[in-house]
Amino acid sequence: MSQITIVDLAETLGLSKSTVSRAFRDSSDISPKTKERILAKAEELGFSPNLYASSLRGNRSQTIAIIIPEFGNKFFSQAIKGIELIARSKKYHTLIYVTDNSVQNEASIVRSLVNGRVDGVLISASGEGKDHSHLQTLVDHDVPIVFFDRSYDDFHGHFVTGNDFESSRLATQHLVDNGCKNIAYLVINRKVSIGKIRMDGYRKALEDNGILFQEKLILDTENDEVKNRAAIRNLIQQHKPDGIFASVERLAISTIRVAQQEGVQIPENLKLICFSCLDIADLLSPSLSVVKQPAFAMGKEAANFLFRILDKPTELRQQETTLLQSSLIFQDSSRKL
Amino acid sequence: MSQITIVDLAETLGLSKSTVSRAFRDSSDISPKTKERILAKAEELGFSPNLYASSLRGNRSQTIAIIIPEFGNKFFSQAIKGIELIARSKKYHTLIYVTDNSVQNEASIVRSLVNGRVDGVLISASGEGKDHSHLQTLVDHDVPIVFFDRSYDDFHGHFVTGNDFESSRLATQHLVDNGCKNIAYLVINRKVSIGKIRMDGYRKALEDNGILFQEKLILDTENDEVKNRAAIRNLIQQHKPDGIFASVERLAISTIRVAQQEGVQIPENLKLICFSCLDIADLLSPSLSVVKQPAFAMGKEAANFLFRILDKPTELRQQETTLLQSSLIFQDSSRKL
DNA sequence: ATGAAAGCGCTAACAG
DNA sequence: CTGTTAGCGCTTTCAT
Repeated sequence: MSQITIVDLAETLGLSKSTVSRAFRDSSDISPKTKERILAKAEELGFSPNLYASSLRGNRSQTIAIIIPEFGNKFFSQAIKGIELIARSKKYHTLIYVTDNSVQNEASIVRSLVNGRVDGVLISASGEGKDHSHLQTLVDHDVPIVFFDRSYDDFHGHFVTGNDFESSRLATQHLVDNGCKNIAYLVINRKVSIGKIRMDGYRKALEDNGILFQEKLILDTENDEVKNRAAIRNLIQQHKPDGIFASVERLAISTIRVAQQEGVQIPENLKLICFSCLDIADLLSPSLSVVKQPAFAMGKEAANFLFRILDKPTELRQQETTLLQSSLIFQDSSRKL
Repeated sequence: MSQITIVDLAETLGLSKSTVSRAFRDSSDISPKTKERILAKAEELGFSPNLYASSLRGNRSQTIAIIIPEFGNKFFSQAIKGIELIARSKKYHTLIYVTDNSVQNEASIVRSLVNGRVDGVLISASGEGKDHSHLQTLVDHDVPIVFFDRSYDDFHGHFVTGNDFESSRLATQHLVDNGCKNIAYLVINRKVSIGKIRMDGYRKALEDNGILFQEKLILDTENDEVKNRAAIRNLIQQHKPDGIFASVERLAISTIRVAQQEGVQIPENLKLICFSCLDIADLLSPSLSVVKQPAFAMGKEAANFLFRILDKPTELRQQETTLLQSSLIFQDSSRKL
C-alpha cells in the first residue's frame, strides 16, 4: 500500500485539502459534522497525516529524548518507564540513547538532536569533562533540557533528583550508629554531581560524629568492573574499613563479591549500605541495606517538568532543582551485632 | 538562534543549495574540496540539515521503534542496550515504548507509527489477543517488523529468540534428576509463544521420564503481582509440588517470597529454577538456578536482522526464526540434598 | 465553514 | 562537478 495523502482523502470526500487538514488539528473553524465524516473516512482508509510534512510546517516533532549513561540497574529502567508513561499520555514519542558513561558519546548524541528531531531532552549526565558545549548548542537551538539524577555542576539547568545529601548523611550516620568507625566511601566519579553530593553527606555525618575524614578511605572508581573489584580488594586489605557506603549499586555488588572471595564477613567484619533500586535487596545474602530512590516518580517528575516548559516556552524559568525523598531501608548488611 | 537553512549556507558560500545539499549526502557528484568547505562552514555556523525536510523528500526517517511489554527485569534493559548500540552505529535513532503487557496499548502505539515515523519495528509481543490487525497495518505500510523473545503464533514474521524449548526441557530434566517428581510450571501467559514453547519443553521432559503431565500443576498467571502470589500460595498448599519451573523471573521471585512466608524451604522442600537474566542470581539466598538468555546478543541480533531487511527491501525474505543459545546455570535453589 | 494558494527546507532529476 | 527546477504532504493566511 502506497502512502495515501490528505489530497486523496479530500478528493474522495469532495472537499478541499485545507478542510481535511483542519479535521486533524484541534481546529476551530470546522463543522463537527464534516470533521466526523473526515475522521471516519480516514479510519476506514487507514490514513494518518504524514508526520514529516506537518513537522516541517509546524516545527514541532512531538518527540523527546532520554539520554542515560548506563543501563545496568533498575534505577534507569524505572525512570525510563516513568518518562515514557508521561510522554505517551501527552502524545509524545520517546527516543532513547545510552552513552555507556562516555561524555564523547553524549556529545555526539546531543549533536544529532539539534536539527529539530526533538522538542526537549531529559538527560542523566555521563562522567566528567568540562566541555559542555554540546549542551549549550541545544540551549541555543531552544531545546529545553531537564537533568535527572545526575547533572553537571558547571552547567546550569533544571534538575530533578533525590535528596542525596541528606540520605547519604543518614546512611553514614546509620553505619556509625551500628558501630563503624572506619567508613569507606565508594564513589562512581567524584567529578559528577551525584558522586560529590553523596560524598558531602558522608563527610557531614563523619564530622557530626567527630570522625576524621580520610582521603585514603575514598575510592574513586572507573567504568570497568574488573578494575573496580581489584581496587576494592586493595582498599579492604590495606585500610581494613569496618563500613562501606557505596554511591551506586554496582559498587556494592562488587564489594559483596570481593568480600566473599577474601573471606570478609558482612556484616560481622564489614557493614555495607548503598544507593540502589533493587527490589530484591531483601533476598540477597545478606539482605542489603539500601537508600532507595523513587526512580519511577523521578522519571515522571522530570518528564512533567519538561512538558511544563514545553507548554509555556515564554515563561523563562529560573534554573530549578526538584528534590524527591528517597527511603532508607536498613537490613542485614549493616546490622549491629 | 533561529533555524539556519541550506539556502543561507549556500548564499554565504556563493554556491547553490543543491551543491550544499550534496555535501551532506554521501553524494558522489561533488568535489572533495567544496564538500570540505561546506562542511567546515556548517560546523562554524552550527548548521545541520533539517530532519523533517529531508525525511519528507526522502521518505526515510532513520528511526526504528522498540516496543516491549514490560521493564521489570534485566532481560529487556540488556536487549534494548544491544538494539540501541547497533542502531546508533547505523546512524539510526531508537524510539522506546512500553505496553505494560497490554495488547490495547500495543495496538495504539503501533497505530501511531504508521505515518512514516519509523522505518522498522522491533517488538516483543504483549499478551494474547487474536486481533493483530494493528501489526498487519504496519506490514501494509511496508514497515518491516522483527519480533524478539516473544511473538504471536498466528502472526507470521521474523523472530529472534532463545532456544526455549530445549532450555526448558533441560531445566525440567534437571529438576527430575535432582529428585523432583511433582513439578509445577508457572506460565506468564500460555497464549503467548513464550509461555507455550517453554511449556512444551517442560512437557517433553516429563514425558521422557514417564511422569504424567497434570493440568493442575500448571499455573497461568496474570499481570498482577498480588494475585500471582496468592495463586502460587494456593498451588503450593493444594498440590505440594516438589519442584517449580518458572517461565519468567518475576514468578520465581514471587515463589521465593511465598515460600518464605509459608515456611517452605528451598531447596529442601521445593526446588526452583527459572528463566532470568539476573546477574546476581548467585547472591540470592538461596542462590537461584536460572536459564539465562543472551539478552544483549539477542537485542543486537534482532537489530541487525532488521537492518538487513532495511538495506535490501527487495529481497522479500521468508518468515525466519533465529535461535540463540541460552545457558543453564544450576545453583542452590535446585540442589539435590 | 470552506477553498485557493503560498511555501516550510530539502532532494533529485535534468541540463549544462 | 555544479546549478536550475519541480515538487514531497501538509498548514495557514486570506478570501469568499
